[in-house]
Order: sequence, then structure tokens, then C-alpha cells
Amino acid sequence: MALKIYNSYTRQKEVFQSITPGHVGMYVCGPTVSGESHLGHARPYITFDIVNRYLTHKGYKVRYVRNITDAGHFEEEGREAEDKVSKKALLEKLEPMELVQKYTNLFHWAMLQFNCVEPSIEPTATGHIVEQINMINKIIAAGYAYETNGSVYFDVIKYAATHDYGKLSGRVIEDLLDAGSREVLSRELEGQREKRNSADFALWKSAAPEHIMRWTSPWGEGFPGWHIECSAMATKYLGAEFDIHGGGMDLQFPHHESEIAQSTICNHQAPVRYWMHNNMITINGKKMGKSYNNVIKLTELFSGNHPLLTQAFHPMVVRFFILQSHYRSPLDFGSEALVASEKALKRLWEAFEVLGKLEIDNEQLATDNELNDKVLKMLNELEEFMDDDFSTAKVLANMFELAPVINSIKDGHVKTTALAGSTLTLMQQQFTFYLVDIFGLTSMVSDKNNTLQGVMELLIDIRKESKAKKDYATSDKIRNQLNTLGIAIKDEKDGSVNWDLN
RNA sequence: GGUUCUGUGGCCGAGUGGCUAGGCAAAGCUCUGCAAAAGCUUCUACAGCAGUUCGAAUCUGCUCGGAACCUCCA
Repeated sequence: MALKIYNSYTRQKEVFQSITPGHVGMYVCGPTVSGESHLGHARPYITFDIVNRYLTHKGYKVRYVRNITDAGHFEEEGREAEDKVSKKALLEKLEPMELVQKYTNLFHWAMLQFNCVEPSIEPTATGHIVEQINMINKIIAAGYAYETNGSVYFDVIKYAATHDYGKLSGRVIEDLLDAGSREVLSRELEGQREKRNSADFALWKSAAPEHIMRWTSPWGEGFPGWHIECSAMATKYLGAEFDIHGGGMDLQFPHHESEIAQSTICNHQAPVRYWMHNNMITINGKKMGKSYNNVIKLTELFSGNHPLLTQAFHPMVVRFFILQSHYRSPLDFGSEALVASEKALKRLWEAFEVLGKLEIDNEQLATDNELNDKVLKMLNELEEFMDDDFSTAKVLANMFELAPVINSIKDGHVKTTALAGSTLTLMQQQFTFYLVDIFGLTSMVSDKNNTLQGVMELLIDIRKESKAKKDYATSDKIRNQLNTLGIAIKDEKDGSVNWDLN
């Protein structure tokens, strides 16, 4: 079956074909490490983790490049041309690179919590200044950039005359040039005068004296523009043309649009085959972001320490929450929605564990053909769903429909022989494949160590004896006290007793 | 103001012409010493109006609401 990917550039689903057979080059815009990651950041990295995992399991050798933006950008363009990272560094009286390191570590920690597979290469912007300067030189040589006062700008007008600037983001060049819109006035006031046109973007910025982060360049001391960073690193590690470029929808313009322009001039071809953009996580319908002051940091989410949270949420719950919607749809955050996801994930995971423990006779033929066919149909649909632009929500929906079948077999409502042994085996394989390998979910239960296991067996034993003697006061006391401690006792249909940490 | 997207049951959320999405919540039943867990059943919605069609949540138009981008942003 063929994988189809929605290409933001053409605005349609296209059959995926890699440029180099058997290999995929994927670039995803990474975090700006000037602050702590929040829930919104979780979405792209989880989304593209799924893409990475799925392509890998499709047999591709994926080179997944995700950068670290540690050079910083303008806080408020046109006013204080101050570097974001260095500004905060001054406030906190820290060496900029110390700050960068701190938030990079925190980001890596969060990725680990989410069980995201590490990218193949994680280049930093500051580590690729030379490449960026080289690229800018090429663009100047080609006549598509100009220098003013130690800064270099990309000539959008000239580019747009022969290229489709604005196609990715659905922008019309005339609109961009039209100064009639709201804030253009204020932006045009100061440094902006050095641009030939307001639509032009910076490739290199001359550094004001207070700037801590600065590098020597052919145009004087300064620092690179934001867009050139991604173009330079993507080109270096993935080549002039590569397969997939991912990122949040909010980066479409101007970031990705500008990347296309720069790379096209520099490398004489469009850089990306498939552009993929994930939608935003909203909170009360509004995008989560610093400017909206509605940020929930990942550390707050995992600890429950935030006014909007009723409790702490396990990273896997957040991951599952994100997978329950399609990556191109907006996803509205709410404590209630996360609680629902938590319960749902727990139920599905338990069914998965039950499934893994079923004893299967592979020679067994199905005695309930109708059910058997239904199960097979649902299992076979899973790949179809994933191939259809990564419809993780549909995969999960089918699994939820299969969960009662699994539980019924365990409880004896449905005979094990109802399904063919081969069907059960396939179900085990498919559940493991999607839940563990592709969705990257793990158990939420911390490891039950041997001591605890022994203590629990003892308690369960005592409770069994009390029940046998109809001493319910004792049996209930054990059950209720354990419950208070976060341990749930489950009496199974066959008389055995299981327990779980909540 | 411009461009683009969007509006699904109590809540979250799939779904782009005909077939019960799914989850959470709620109610009833089964199981159980009682619970929990699990199973079964019930709750059948698509902002409004008009149109196209044998048939529309799905296409078209209008109205109303919401969002993103146009400025750092996942």
C-alpha cells in the first residue's frame, strides 16, 4: 500500500516517493532554546516522531534532522534590535551559552519523557555560522541579496519576479508589498528603512554594541537571520533537495516561505518535496504562546502545578492525547480532555497487556467466523489509516473497538476458540507494532519491584483468606487502604487477583 | 483591513455525497459478599438559512460565530 502525505505546498494528499530509493531526508524545525518548552511544542515533535517511526518501519533509512535554534532572534523587530537569547541572559546574569545549555537539556529531558526517538542529527545554529555566511555569499553573488549598514537582506521583489514567492503560505506578493496593513507603519519606522522593501527579510543582522552573541562576517560583526539557519543546516545534511520538511503551521510564513526562496536561489532548485505542517494546540480556542500569556510548560503539565490543571499528567497521556486527533486539526487543550485521555489510554493499555498474555494455539480455526472476519477487517484497516496521511486517531478508534473483544475473551464471555489462532497472533503483532513501535507508547506504571511484588502477594493472600472466612471487614480494609495508597485490586473472573499502581 | 482555515451529540474528537467512528461522562443490566475492573445495552449529533442532488455533516451561496498567519512563535 502506498503512503499518502498531505503536502502543504500543493495543498493535497500525494503519494509519497522518496528521492533516493530506500532513503528519506527529513528536516523539522526544532526549538528555540531561550526558554522552557510548553505543551504547544510537544505537538510537532510527537507528530514528526510518528512520521519518523512509521517511515522507518516502512523500510526507509531515515535521516531525521532537527535543529536547535540557539542563536536567537529579534524580540521586537524595528525597535530594540536585541537578540532574544542575549536579552534574557542579561536579565538573568548568565552567560548566553549557559542559558542555551540549560534549556537544551530541559528540552532533551522532555523528549525523553515523551519517548521520542532522537533525531539522526541535531545541529545547532551557532555551530553552523560558517555555512550560513557561505550561503549568504552565494545569494549575494546571484544578485538576490544586498547589504546595508552591515546587514544583508534578501530581495523578495526580485525573487518574486521570476519565482512563486508566497505559494506555500498562500500569500500574494502584492499584498505583502502593500503597506496598507495595520502594523507596517510602526515596523517601517526605524531600522526597517534600510530594507528596499518591507517584504525583504534579513539574512544577516549587524549587531548592536550590547549584543553578546556576535560573529565576524564579510559585512562586519553580527548574527545570522532566523531563516537562513534552517536552510543552511538542511542543505548541509540533506542536500539541495530533500524529501520532507516539517514544522508548526505558524512557521509557514515567513519562515518556511523564506527558506524556499533562499535555498532556491542558492541551490538552483526548490529544496523540499513534501511540506508538512502540524496544527496548533489551543487553550480555550486560542493558540498557546508566550504572546497570549496562556502557556502551560511541560514541567507544569507533568507536575500538575498550574492553575488550569486539576492534576498532574503522565507524558504518555499527553502523547496519547495528541495522537487522538489528526495532526492537521487544531487541538483544544482542557484538563477534562486530558483526564478523558488518561482513562482511555489506561483502558487500552490494559487490554493490550491482556492480549499479550493470551495463550494462543496457532492451529486453532475460528468458530465464530463473523467475529473473526470483523476483527481481521479492523486489523487490516490499521495500515490503510496510517498510510492515509498518518490518521492515528482512526487507528486508535479501531483498537478501542477491539478492546472489548480482548476483554471478553479474558472474562470468558467470548471463547478463545471464537477467533482463529492466526487472528489472535496477528492482533498481538498489530497492537504491539502500532502501540509500541509506531505510537511510541509505554506503560504508565512505574516498575513494580520485587519487594513490593512480594508484599502485595502477601496482602492478596491474607485478603483471600479473610474472604474465605467471610471476614469482609478485613478484606475490605486491605482493599480500601491500598486504594488510598494508589494501588487498585482487581478480582478477575477466574478467581485470580491482579493489582495495579495508579 | 488582507489571506487562509474552521464551527460535529454534556465534553474531547474522527469523518468530505448514501454505511453505528472512537474516547470520556451519564443511565440501566450482567458479574461480585459489596465494590472496583470488565462485558452488554441506551443516549444517533453535524452553527443558521437557502440551493444542487434520488440522497448532504460532507458540494454551492449567503448569514452568524471561532481561529491562524500578515510581527518572535511549534
